Amino acid sequence: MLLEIAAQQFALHGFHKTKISEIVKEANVTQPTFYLYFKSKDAVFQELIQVFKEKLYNHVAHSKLPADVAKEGLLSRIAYGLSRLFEFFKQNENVARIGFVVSEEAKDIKVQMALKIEENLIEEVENGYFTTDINLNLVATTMVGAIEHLSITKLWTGVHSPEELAQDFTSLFLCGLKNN
Amino acid sequence: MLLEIAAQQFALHGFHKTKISEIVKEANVTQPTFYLYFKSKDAVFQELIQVFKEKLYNHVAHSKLPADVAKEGLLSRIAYGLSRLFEFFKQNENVARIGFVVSEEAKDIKVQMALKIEENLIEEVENGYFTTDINLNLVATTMVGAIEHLSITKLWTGVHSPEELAQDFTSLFLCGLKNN
Amino acid sequence: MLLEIAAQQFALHGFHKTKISEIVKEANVTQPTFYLYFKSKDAVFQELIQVFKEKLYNHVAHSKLPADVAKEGLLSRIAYGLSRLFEFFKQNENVARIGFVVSEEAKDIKVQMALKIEENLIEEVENGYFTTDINLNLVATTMVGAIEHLSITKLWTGVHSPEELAQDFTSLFLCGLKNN
Amino acid sequence: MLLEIAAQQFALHGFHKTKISEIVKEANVTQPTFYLYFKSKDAVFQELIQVFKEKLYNHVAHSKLPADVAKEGLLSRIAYGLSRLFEFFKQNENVARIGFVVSEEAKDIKVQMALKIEENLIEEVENGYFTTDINLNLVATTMVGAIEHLSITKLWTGVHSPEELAQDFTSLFLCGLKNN
DNA sequence: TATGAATGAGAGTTCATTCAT
DNA sequence: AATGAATGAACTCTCATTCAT
Repeated sequence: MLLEIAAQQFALHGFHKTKISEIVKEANVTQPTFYLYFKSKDAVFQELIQVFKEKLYNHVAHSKLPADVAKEGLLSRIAYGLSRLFEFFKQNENVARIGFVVSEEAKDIKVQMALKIEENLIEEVENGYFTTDINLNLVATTMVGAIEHLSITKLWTGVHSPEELAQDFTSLFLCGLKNN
Repeated sequence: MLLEIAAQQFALHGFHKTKISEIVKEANVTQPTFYLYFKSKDAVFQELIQVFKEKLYNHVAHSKLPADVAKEGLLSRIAYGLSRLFEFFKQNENVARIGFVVSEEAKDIKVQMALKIEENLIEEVENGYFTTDINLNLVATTMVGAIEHLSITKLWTGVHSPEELAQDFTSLFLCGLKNN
Repeated sequence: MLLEIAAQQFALHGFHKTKISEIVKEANVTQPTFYLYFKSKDAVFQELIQVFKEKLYNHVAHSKLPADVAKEGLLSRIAYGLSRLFEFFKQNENVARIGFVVSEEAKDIKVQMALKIEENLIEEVENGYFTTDINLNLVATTMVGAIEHLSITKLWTGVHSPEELAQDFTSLFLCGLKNN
Repeated sequence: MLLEIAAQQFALHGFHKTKISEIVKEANVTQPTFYLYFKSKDAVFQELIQVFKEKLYNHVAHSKLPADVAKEGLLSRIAYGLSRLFEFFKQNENVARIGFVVSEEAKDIKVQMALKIEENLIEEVENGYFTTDINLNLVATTMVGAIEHLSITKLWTGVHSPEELAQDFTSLFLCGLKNN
């Protein structure tokens, strides 16, 4: 409960504007109680980042394509993965905001994600699904920036569903504006 | 001088971790001196956001294409504009970080920029340069997220030049991965 | 405790020269403790004014004349009321100084008291206890000024008792210098 | 000019809320200029108190009764003196406020004035103009309190003229409420 | 009734954190 | 998902005052 409320507050206000006094007030406990369960403000924050990292790790680890999708084209496969990622972000908004947006570690996490995506892209190229002159790390980085900003402005605001986002995102990145 | 140092500090540490005491130490003056020039910490921050907004506005207002570029294809034109934008971000790193990344207003500013880009895209469509089924606001938003993240990870780190970024960015968004 | 010490300090030094640091030193606590109990320096001050206003209101509300006094003449009745007022001021010196002398609101409070006294005087006139050509609001205002100054110079310095003050005050105002 | 503006500000806001920065702004000079002419904030304040004391001393020294008034009764004589005093307060509102109301020295000055009035009263008694059982120092102190408060609430607000105040004040103190 | 530019000293206030129970 | 009461450390901001010109 405390951890959840902390997540909510950090996600909502960021690290500095979040006050322990506010967290405990929302949780209907006193400040010393907070320190029974967490070492410090920094510690909870780190714990929440850790939670996000683990969830993300699990998500990626279990992201095998269903057989039917695997057989379809590249586009379907990517769209499916993205849709699951946006779904994951939606289901875990608070920790995702913390680990992917507001924390200092978000930078590293996004770099890692970009590397992972780059890897996948390279594999696709190696498998002959497409060829390109564009620096694939740049592509991956671009995608990560897009994922973050779309989550903030369209996903977490409820403007678009994970599927819609994944759909348009994928056709945009695969086919470009000129080929739709 | 103070304003510049303030910009640097805010860009580096964000609003809350930036301390007046640090700004004035870097400027070799005492704290009251700060208050000779600015009403409050908030006030400088706002002033810097304003500076960014005005610079950005000017940049956009003066972004006419040179004659030779205007005659070339869509890709050249977009690449040119983007390259100039990244150049602008590079030349104004501190205020850009403040106005585009760390401030609360960054959100609004990015929304505005997305709207502007969307407008341009719509115009290109109307002029028959391309047609697409993808929601153009989503495309614009994606681009803005990409611009932000590329600036942070590739531009301001010196990994890529404005031109390189603009080049790859443009071909990616126009042609997609499959058509390069 | 803190409130009492604050009252003492404000009464002694006025608002501006009173320092939170001094209040807490006298109370043997640290400054943050002060803010556990009060929102701000202004807030305590206002609270003390409020305390005075309420005490004064209660005092007035419960100022019924005892049966034996009620039957006596006008002079006795007024002297009795005044004596009780001076007694009240003596028992509540600190808040009285704050609410009646040093605060900005003191002005209003004295105007109110003058109005109340004027009312009483009018009633006495209507009951035929005396008649006069003098503007009764002026009389009441004069009395209030006298009460304040006598409290400061004679009551709170211990030079005269409430009874002595009430006695002389009453014969002076009722009979004048020439008729004693 | 500076001194006058300082007087105005001190009279208006009291010592602590008056700022040198405000005084010089109103005088259209800079802060160092202020210190060319005065040693410190305290120093100007003291100077203004001194000005008031001297003016008051002069006023008292030159307060001989005109021949025609001198021949009239006690009441006329006192009323005349008071009227001149209120006139003096009205003509010198700012310094009077400072020296008689807001400064710490006001207390002493009022004590002095009470002593002077007491002296006069004693003389009148000795001259057989009236006899009384009331403590004459108390009477004088009462009068001083009344003078102060009437100045603040009725004279400086323009509600009553010096003459009106003197008139009612005198008949009240000489004859009392019951004998009018 | 000189000034532009600066500062020493200190005020009020906040917040993460802990002691004692 | 214990607490009442307190605090260390730090921060922003203000104001009378002065240096150098």
